[in-house]
Amino acid sequence: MATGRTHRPATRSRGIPEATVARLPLYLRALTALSERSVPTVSSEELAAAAGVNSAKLRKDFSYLGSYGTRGVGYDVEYLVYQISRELGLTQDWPVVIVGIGNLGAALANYGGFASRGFRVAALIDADPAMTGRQVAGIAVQHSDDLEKIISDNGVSIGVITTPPGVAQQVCDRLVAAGVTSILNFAPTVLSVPDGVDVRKVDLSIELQILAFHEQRKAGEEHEGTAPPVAAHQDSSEQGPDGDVPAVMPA
Amino acid sequence: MATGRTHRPATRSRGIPEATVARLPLYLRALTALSERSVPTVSSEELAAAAGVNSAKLRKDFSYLGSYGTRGVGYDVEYLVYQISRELGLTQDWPVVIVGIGNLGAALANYGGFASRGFRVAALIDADPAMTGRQVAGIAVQHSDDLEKIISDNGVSIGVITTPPGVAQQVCDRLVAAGVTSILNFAPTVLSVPDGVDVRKVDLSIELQILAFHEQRKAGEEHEGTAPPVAAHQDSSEQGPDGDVPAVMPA
DNA sequence: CCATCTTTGTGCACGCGTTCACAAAGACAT
DNA sequence: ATGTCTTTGTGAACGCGTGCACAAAGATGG
Ligand SMILES: NC(=O)c1ccc[n+]([C@@H]2O[C@H](COP(=O)([O-])OP(=O)(O)OC[C@H]3O[C@@H](n4cnc5c(N)ncnc54)[C@H](O)[C@@H]3O)[C@@H](O)[C@H]2O)c1
Ligand SMILES: NC(=O)c1ccc[n+]([C@@H]2O[C@H](COP(=O)([O-])OP(=O)(O)OC[C@H]3O[C@@H](n4cnc5c(N)ncnc54)[C@H](O)[C@@H]3O)[C@@H](O)[C@H]2O)c1
Repeated sequence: MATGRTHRPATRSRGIPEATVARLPLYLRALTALSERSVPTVSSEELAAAAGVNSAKLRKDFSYLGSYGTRGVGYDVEYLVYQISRELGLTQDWPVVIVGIGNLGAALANYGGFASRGFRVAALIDADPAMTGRQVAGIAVQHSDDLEKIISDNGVSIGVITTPPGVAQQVCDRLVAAGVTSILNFAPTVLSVPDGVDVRKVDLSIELQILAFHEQRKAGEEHEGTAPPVAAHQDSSEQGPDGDVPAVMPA
Repeated sequence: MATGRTHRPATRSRGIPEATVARLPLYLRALTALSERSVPTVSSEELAAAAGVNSAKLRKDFSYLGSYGTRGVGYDVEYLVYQISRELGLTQDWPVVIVGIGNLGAALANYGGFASRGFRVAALIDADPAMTGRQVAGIAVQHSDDLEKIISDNGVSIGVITTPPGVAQQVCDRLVAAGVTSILNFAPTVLSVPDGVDVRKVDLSIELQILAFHEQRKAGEEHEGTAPPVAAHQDSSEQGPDGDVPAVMPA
């Protein structure tokens, strides 16, 4: 999800598989909703349905955290909320900086869902002098010249990059040099970071292209009825690599 | 990535693994950059580095599309751009609607990266009467009463949901009923959709929580030096399920 | 035309993640 | 106390994705 060799073998940390870690926030969200409705306990089946996963998977996920359920009854909602929160590190406060306060950066800054889970927007940073001092979401935008000082003064370890792609790598480098060890990147760029730094990316364009692929596939199948799955509409391996190809062939 | 049982066994479509499909846009982006620099050919090693993946993986990915490389030389950039574009369905135009034109929806509407790859914002839809008729990114916002008509008039098959979570499911239902078969969901909700509809979600909060988990783990390890990976700081299975637990125990 | 050298395409093995299926645990009623 | 019934926790099997390592392909130079 990151760069050339950013991702270590990943989360073999305390034995919790990465796939499980990625689902814990999902469970936590469902549990929080139950908690707000004062539901005392929940079965793996019910909770799995709420989180949109398989109940066996959910039970196995929870088994990595310990034996927090009661057979014949289910899981205590409040207790599980606490355990997952602690496991994810949400019982402490995480100051976050957003770099690049344009359309997207401003939207993120305004997003209430941030603060709700231990994340606090510690600073907004932009390179544009015209932005400096402007209030966005009640926070004054600071100039990127002060990036290093802002990071260290606030003890920031998580940075969000919403700059144009061309400067994302250099912004990333400065963040890392200043002490940031986790980066959430919205710019469509492959970031290189040293070992020990985690990068996750959110790439709207990629998501849409994946949807387009499936969409095209659905449209193709529809035309062919229940025809053989191979060779629907124009297929590369069927009517040969050339035929309707505008581009130049290698040889 | 979607709901209870949204995801079919997935992309065993024409034999292209889902994991490969998810990487094709990455390759395409790197190839487009090379193309703009008029680089004629590229080796798997170079391209893999640019895309941030393993070269063997890249070659295997391309092998699913066909034999488009030339041994001893590499891949023809233009040709590969075309082949991947075609495979992803980007040679055709995909009209997209965005529902919920608030902070995030407006940012997406303003995003130029949309149009660059065959995606065209066909309409912006919001339930707030005060928004109706307002221009966002040069497009007039339409009222959600007309959602069904907008979808069918424009032949939209891809919808983006950026409404508050509480109404996301009902917006989703209306989109699907109107003919949308692919949804990109930004609301932190588990969407239920019938078979044949693809849902992908982008969840900022989850990404941050995953980063927080790793961040906490790094901080813990640092304190313990090269201590046994088990039982770092406060470990659930070590000092027992209770001890410092504020919540109520199940039994 | 032949030799050499580069780079692809893929067979194979391995590890992770998912799912099934069931024994054990415990609640609850009698 | 004992039996029944519900639900957890997990062993085991399976399938997918990854990466190694190498044979084959073909370009290039003599
Ligand atoms: N807007 C979207 O919906 C959207 C969607 C997907 C991806 N993205 C990506 O997110 C990023 C931001 O998009 P946007 O629409 O907000 O762009 P934008 O142009 O509105 O904002 C970019 C901001 O970054 C600032 N900036 C430029 N260089 C900087 C630097 N060196 N240090 C600090 N700040 C700097 C600019 O002053 C500007 O305010 C882009 O990479 C874009 O590709 C945006
Ligand atoms: N802003 C962010 O950075 C951010 C980040 C992550 C997730 N999200 C999620 O994205 C969604 C939108 O966030 P936002 O900050 O833009 O919220 P917002 O309140 O600014 O915008 C929501 C918009 O949806 C419209 N809306 C409400 N009900 C509607 C309906 N039934 N049909 C059509 N439109 C309707 C509202 O009128 C409003 O314009 C939320 O679910 C939020 O949790 C936002």
